[in-house]
Amino acid sequence: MENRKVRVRFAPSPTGPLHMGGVRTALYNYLFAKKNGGDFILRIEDTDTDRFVPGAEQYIIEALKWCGIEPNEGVGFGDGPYAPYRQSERKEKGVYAQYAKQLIDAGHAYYAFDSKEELDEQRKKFDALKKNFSYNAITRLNLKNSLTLSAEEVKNKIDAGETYVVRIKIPADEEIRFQDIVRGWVVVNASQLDDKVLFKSDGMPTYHLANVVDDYLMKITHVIRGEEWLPSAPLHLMLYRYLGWEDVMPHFSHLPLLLRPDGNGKLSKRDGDRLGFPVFPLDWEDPITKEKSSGYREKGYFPEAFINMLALLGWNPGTEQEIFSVEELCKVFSFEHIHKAGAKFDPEKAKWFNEQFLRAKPDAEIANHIRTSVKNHFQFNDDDRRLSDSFLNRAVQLLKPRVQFENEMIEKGNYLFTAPTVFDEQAIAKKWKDGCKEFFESLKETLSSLDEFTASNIEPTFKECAAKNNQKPGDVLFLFRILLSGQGGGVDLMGMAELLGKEEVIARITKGLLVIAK
RNA sequence: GGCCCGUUCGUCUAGGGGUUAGGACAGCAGAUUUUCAUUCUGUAAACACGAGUUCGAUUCUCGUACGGGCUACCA
Repeated sequence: MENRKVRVRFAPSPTGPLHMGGVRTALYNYLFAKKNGGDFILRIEDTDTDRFVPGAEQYIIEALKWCGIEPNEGVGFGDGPYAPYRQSERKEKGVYAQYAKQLIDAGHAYYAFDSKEELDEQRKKFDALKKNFSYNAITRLNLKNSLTLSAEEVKNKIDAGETYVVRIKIPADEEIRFQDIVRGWVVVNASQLDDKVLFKSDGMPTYHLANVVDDYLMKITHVIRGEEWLPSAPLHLMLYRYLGWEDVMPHFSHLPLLLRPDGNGKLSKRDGDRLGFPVFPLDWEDPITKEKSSGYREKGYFPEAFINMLALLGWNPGTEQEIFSVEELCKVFSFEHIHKAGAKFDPEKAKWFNEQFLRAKPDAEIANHIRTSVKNHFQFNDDDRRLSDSFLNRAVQLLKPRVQFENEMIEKGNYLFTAPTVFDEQAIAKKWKDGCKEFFESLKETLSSLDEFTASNIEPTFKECAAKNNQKPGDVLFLFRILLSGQGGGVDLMGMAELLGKEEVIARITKGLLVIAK
């Protein structure tokens, strides 16, 4: 068993957009597979026909692609040797029924004919006695199933087309233990478990059966999933045992949950809406309710940053390195460094990760990314010099240290692309003195005679001019900035002047003076 | 309620029987940039509580508290 090729799976249910917690689970599966030269499989667990949401499956596939953590086998990624990978299709092929039958024949499962209403009634009765109803070794003796009914009655009911479910027969008292890779030994007594439904009356297997059968059939070696599955792991272990597969049972790793940034509780869709950060990798619109949810992609995050942030939420490399490429993560990932407690998600740190990746990206690459948005935003013609490599690369260079996202550059760097129409009056009022107008007139002349209009030439020229006009450089420098950009803060002033070019700088001074000079 | 899992700065975390309990984000202060941002430096900030084991416990054990998960013919 230990020599088997590592095979892991991500097995989401297509009930809506993939939550970032789900993405993290997929990521850890991916990293573990890559680290060990194994396979990463995408299996769609669509056994709940009621909760099926059109488009969700496509969303999952697209999200994994955007994140760069693509399965090498499974729905949407090319079928492998164990197709199909959609449980609804596997059910059609009769994959699960035979195992349910096997369990029944071996006495480890049974037919149950109790209707939902009857069970609800039982629950109510127990509630009244302040007890919990559980379909188990004790209560099943008083319920309608193939354990209490005669073989003939059972046959008659089935032949008559009465609906039934198949339940696992959990022993009354037995210690069940298994070793979880992140949590160590987990011990539960079978008396705490109930006779979970394995096969529903609609003919679909439940998650529990389908998941165990498929993991076995698909030769999965490690089950890496969220902590919410921990309580049902003992049930799964029983299934492996009863099906005779215990020797090839996968290793289990239950990951800590992602918690909301404020207060307590599991991170949910609502938190994103309320606190203003995305909970999903991509934008999503619910096909039925038309409710919209925002995604990291559309918010402007780099997938690498999103993945890096997610990787460090509940896992650490054991070193002080924080910035990782996916390739690096594949090399250093291991279960030993998975933290056991849930992790509160911090939107601020998520932004910081994006900032780090932005800083590391070549200016030209960012320029190429934003070129179209700049063109559309300012309605430039294709041949506008402000869309050229030389202009855009330089603009990016100036703007890069001041933003966390590419798409912030357009708003923040507005004045690099278009002359200001409004000026910060308050700031001007503070610094504007007699002689300023004259200074700027003289500056215009001096600058226009400059041969090489570069930052390193403009600066000394500017200072000389200020001295000649008896102006404090600090004051007029500030005013110069406002004349050029309309505002008191912004990118490196001399760099900005160089980028704008001689004509534009002079034009802006002229125009600005008309507006602000009193 | 029952069962399971967890608990180190505000947050993500490192560490682990003897440490000045380390880093990062966020915060604060200072320097540089005459502004803002960047950058740099500094600073504040944590072992939930109570027993036990031990020469010594934040680290091991047990309780308590708190938090989370599960408790469906949902996954």
